[in-house]
Amino acid sequence: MSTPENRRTYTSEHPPFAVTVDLAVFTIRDGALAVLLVERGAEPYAGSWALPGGFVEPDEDAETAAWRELREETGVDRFEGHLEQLRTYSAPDRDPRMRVVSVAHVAFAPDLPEPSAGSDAAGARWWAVDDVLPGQADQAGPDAPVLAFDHAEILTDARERIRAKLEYTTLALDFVAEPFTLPELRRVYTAVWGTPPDLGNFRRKVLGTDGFVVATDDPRPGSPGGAGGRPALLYRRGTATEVQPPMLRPALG
Amino acid sequence: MSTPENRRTYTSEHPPFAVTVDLAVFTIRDGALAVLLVERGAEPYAGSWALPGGFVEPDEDAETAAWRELREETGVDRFEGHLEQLRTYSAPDRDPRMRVVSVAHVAFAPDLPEPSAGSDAAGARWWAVDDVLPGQADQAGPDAPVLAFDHAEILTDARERIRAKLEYTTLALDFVAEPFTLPELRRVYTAVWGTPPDLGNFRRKVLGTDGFVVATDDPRPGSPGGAGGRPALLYRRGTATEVQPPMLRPALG
DNA sequence: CGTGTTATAGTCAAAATGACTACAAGCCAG
DNA sequence: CTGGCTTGTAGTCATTTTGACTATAACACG
Repeated sequence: MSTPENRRTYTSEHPPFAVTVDLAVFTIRDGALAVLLVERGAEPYAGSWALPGGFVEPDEDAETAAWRELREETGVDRFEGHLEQLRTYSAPDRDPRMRVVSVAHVAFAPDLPEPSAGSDAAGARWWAVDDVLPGQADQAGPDAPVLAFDHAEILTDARERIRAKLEYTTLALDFVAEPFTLPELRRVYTAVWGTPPDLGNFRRKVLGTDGFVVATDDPRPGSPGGAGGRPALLYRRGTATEVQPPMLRPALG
Repeated sequence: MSTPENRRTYTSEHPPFAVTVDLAVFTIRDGALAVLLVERGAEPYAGSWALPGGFVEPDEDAETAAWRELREETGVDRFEGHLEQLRTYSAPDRDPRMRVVSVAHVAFAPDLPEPSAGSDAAGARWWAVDDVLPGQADQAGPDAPVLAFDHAEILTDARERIRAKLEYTTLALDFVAEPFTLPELRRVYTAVWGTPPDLGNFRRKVLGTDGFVVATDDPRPGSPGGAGGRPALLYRRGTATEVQPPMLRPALG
């Protein structure tokens, strides 16, 4: 949350709130679920890391503000991916400076670049979510960042949202660039869930759900990722958005 | 949304927003899903009907404000039921008077009384949701109320939320008073979904899901609702909150 | 040219579903 | 006090989905 340069004063008859959007922007990097965080320079929480976000402007709704911030923070002009509202966080003391209500959003896309160039925030980078949120028994990473405000809670909720949505929607498609292979798509599930879906059952479900993926005619896959093995067929996104019945994540352990 | 009596003026460096909560409070009345609406006395939308709601106070979070409004509007002191955040509506022009961001909530409970006594709003009453939201082919009721602001959208989203949650949670339990019979519980599904789940399959699912309902030892059910027939057994709520796999609503038609 | 790696195609028992049919137990008329 | 009506409870059964495997195909590399 940056403070606008052009300060001015407003008046109101009602309890005044600042309204912000915060974004949990996800992508897959090195096979792991990654989230974009920005380093805070000013108090409070100077030196901590925070979800990108900012104030909602007078002529915007929250979603528009979220899209704008997303472009500003990632430096990506044409963001191809998904963005949706998560929920609103409104604890009175969540920001010590003033009363701030934040409408949190979740976004994800494939192949987002390192956010150095063109991005708004100075110190912005991708973090493996598992290094930020100590999941289960595994300890937090060595250089685990401290999250500012209630952003750990937001991030936890955001991750659970996408984990759940992977089960009953075709959301995973928004994590891969076209054309893609089924193993690539499966790696999305593996990264988000933290455990891989059964290989055969995964294919059966994806190929058996009408409109989930569309086979391409591309003559051959060219060279795969690098590891030698049978090249996978290429697919494009289908038009289906729901997976019914859902594909359940494997039980933990 | 009522205007506070004790007006005062606030100042802020940021774009000022008023933050409100709106509530879609559901119950089952006469076998149909009903929602609480209040009649607006003042402009804008004077004479229209609106979801109950009000401003979030400086020391409250949205959920606390929602609980407070719920008590005030229904006149029920000890509200036994469920309340959860739905989503936030923030279109810049959603209220012509000023910039208002509303955190909408969904609530439901069994047996809520007619909200005349003790309630905040003067003209408040239950409406059958089907009379408010023209669903499918069926026309709006003869005296269908006009909904103020974007409340038709909120109500539509709220209904879809509870319809979906009935499928994979034990939420329906919050619509019945203990002890209850399985046919009573089934009527909840019928009212919310608009179509009844298959009788036999419904019992199999409810009784087969561990912790959904608990049989009581009550000697006999006494006299049933009134219609002559075999008296049903009585049950209490179990501790389970999820239904896995879900009980899907029947296809429409 | 063989070997390791990765993708693709099955198989099979167990579980859940959806659509029914039969039976039981009160209430109400006559 | 008897017989029918209404409503709840118990099953059946074919079909669909799952979850857990095993086998085969296709390519890269040394």
